[in-house]
Amino acid sequence: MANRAGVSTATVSRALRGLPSVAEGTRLRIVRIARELNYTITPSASHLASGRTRTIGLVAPYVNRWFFGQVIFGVEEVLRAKGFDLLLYNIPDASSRDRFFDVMPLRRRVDAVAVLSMPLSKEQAQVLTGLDVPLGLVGTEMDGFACVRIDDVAGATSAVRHLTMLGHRDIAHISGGGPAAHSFTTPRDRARAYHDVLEEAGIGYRPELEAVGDYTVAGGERAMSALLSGATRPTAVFAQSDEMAFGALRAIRHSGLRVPEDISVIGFDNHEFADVLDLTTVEQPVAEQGNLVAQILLDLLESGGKPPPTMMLPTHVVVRGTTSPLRTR
Amino acid sequence: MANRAGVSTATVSRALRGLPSVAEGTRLRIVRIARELNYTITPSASHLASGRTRTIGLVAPYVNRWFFGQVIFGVEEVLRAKGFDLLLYNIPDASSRDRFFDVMPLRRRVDAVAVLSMPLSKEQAQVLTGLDVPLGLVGTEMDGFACVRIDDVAGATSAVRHLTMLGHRDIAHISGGGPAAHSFTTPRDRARAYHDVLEEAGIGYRPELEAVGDYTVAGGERAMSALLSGATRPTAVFAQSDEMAFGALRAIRHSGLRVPEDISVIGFDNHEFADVLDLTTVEQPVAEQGNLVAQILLDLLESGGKPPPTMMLPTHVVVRGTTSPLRTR
DNA sequence: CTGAAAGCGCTTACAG
DNA sequence: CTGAAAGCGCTTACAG
Repeated sequence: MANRAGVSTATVSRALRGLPSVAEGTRLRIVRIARELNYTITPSASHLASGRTRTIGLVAPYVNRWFFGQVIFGVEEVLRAKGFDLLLYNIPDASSRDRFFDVMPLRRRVDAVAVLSMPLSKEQAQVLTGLDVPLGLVGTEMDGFACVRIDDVAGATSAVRHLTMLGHRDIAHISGGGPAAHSFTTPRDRARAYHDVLEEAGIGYRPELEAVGDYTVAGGERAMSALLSGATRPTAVFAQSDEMAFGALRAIRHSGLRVPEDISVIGFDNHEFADVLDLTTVEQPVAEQGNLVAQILLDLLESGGKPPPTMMLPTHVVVRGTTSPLRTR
Repeated sequence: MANRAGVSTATVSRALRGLPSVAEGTRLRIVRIARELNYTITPSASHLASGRTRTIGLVAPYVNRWFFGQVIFGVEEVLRAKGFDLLLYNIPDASSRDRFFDVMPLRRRVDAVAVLSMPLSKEQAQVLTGLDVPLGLVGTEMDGFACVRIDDVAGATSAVRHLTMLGHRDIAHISGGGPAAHSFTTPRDRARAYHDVLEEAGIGYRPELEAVGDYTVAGGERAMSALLSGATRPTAVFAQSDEMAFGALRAIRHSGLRVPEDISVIGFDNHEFADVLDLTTVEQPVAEQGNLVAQILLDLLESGGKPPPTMMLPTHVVVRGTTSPLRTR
C-alpha cells in the first residue's frame, strides 16, 4: 500500500487517520488508493503501536431479556456512530460470572467497559478497576463507575402511590432478586419505596402480602399464585417488573378473578408488551441509558478525567387498563 | 514476566498456551507467576504474530427483538465456552447497513463471521466472502455460508394445515417483510406455504385475505385491522410471526370480536410471550440455531474445509387457546 | 525442552 | 509536510 502510493507507511497511517499534518493532495491520493486496494488498517497492529483499541467491552447478565436488549441497542448505536467496536460478554449465572472475573477476557482488549444492571461484589469491582480503563454502569451505582440509572425509589413510590390514591390498602408486592435482593440497589430501592409508601399512608407492612419473583414471567406467576392463596387477598399488586406483572396477570386470570375489577396490577419498566397487555406501569427510558453510558465513556476516553456524577433519568407512571379504583365488595 | 520466571518470552508463550513442548515444571512455574503478576497475553500482539484473533463477528439486523436476543445468547454461549470473543454489529436500517458494508469494520478483526437472519444482496455477500474467513448464516440460506435454519415451508405448512383441519376456509395471512419480502427466504417461504396449502385444500387464493405486517406487534395490529375492514371477514389468521399475531389479537379484541370463537389465530416462533398470551404457534428452536452456527464456525476454524451442508432444525405446532374448530355462525 | 531472532503491521517521537 | 527508525508484545520456524 505504502509503496503503491509512493509514500512511507507513516504517511499512509497519518493520511488514513485524517491527521492535519498531511498535504491535501497526498491524503486524497492515499485514500483513493486505499479504496482501490480495499486496504484497511489492521486494528491489532494499530492497538499494539498506539495502545488504543477503539473497542468497548459490554458486560451483561442477560442478552435475551427486553431491558438488556434495549440497553445493548442503545450502547451499540452510539459506538457505531463513532466507529468503535463492541465486545459483548454475557454472564447469566454464577459459574460464568466467576469464570469471567477470574479470566478477565477484557484485559488489554478494550478502551473502556460498560456493565449492565447487575450486582457486583467488591472483589469483582476491583478486578474491573484493575483494568485501568473508564468504567460505566447502567441501572445501579458504585464508586469508580460512571453511572446512568433511574431513581428506583421515586419510580416505585409513584407506582405504589398510584395504588393508594385509587383507594387500595391491601397492596401486595412482588419483589425481585430473591435472597440477594438486599445487596442490589434495584430490588432493594423498589422494595423500600413500597414499604415507605404504605407507612406514610398509615397502612403498615404485612409480610403475608409480599412474595418473591425473579424478574421473570414465570416467577411473577408463582409469586401471585402464592399471594392469592394467602390469608389476605390483595386488591392491588405492585410488581417490580413488567415481566413479573405479566405473570401476575396470568395467575389472577387463572384463578378466575378479573383485572382490574377484583385486583389492580401495576408493573415497572414499560416493557414493549406492557402496551399489548394493557398494563399500567412505570416507564423508564432504557435505550437512552445505553446511549448515555456509551457517550460518557467515549467522552472520558477523549478528555480523561474522573467519572462524572451519576445521571438519574426520569420515570413516570403510564396508566393503562390494569388499575382502577378500589371497589368495595 | 519472562525474566521474572527466568525463561524466554517464547517459553512463556508456549507455556501459557499449553503447548506440549514445555517441561511440566516450567509450565507450572510460569502459570503460577502469571497469576501472581496478573499477567495476560495481549490479544493484539498475539493476533499480529499469529494471524488468529480468537474473535467472531456477529452481524444482526436487530439486537432488541426476542428472536435475535435468543440467537445472540446461543452464539455467545458457545463462544464463551471456547474462550472466543464476540464482536457485535447491529445494522437495523438501510443507512447503517450500507455504511457497515462500505466500511467493513470486520476486516482483519475476526476469525469468522455469523450473520443473523437478514436479506443480503449479492454485493454484500461478496464483501463478506472477501473477508476470507468462515461465514455462517442463521435463518436463511446463501452460497458460501454455513447455514443453520428451519424449514420455513414445512413450518408454515403445518400452521396453515392446522387451520384447515379445524374446518377453516376463510384463512387470512399476515405476511412479513413488505416490498422486499420476495427477496428474502423467510417471508417468501412462509407465504408460499400459505398459498400451497390453500391450493391443495381446494380453497384457492384471495388477495383480499392478505395483509402485510413487518414482524412487529404494531405491524400485525395494522394488518389485522385492515383485514377486519375488508369484504370477507376471515375466520382464521396465520401470522408469519408471533409478534404480528400479538398485534392481531389486539386488533381483533378491539373490534369486539373474540378469539378463538370468532377468529382463530396462529403465529410462528413460539416467542416467550406466546405462552403468556395463550397463542397457538409454530415452535422453532432459536438459541439452538445460535449454538449450532457458532459450533460450526469454530469447527471450520479448527479443521479448515468447506462449509457443511445446511442444517435444518425441526419445527412443530404448539396448540394453545387461540385456535379452535370453525363454528358456523 | 528452550532460546535467539525475525517478523507481524502499525504509530510516534525525532529530524529535516 | 514527510520519512527513517524504533518499538508495541507477541509467535514461529530454526537451531541446539
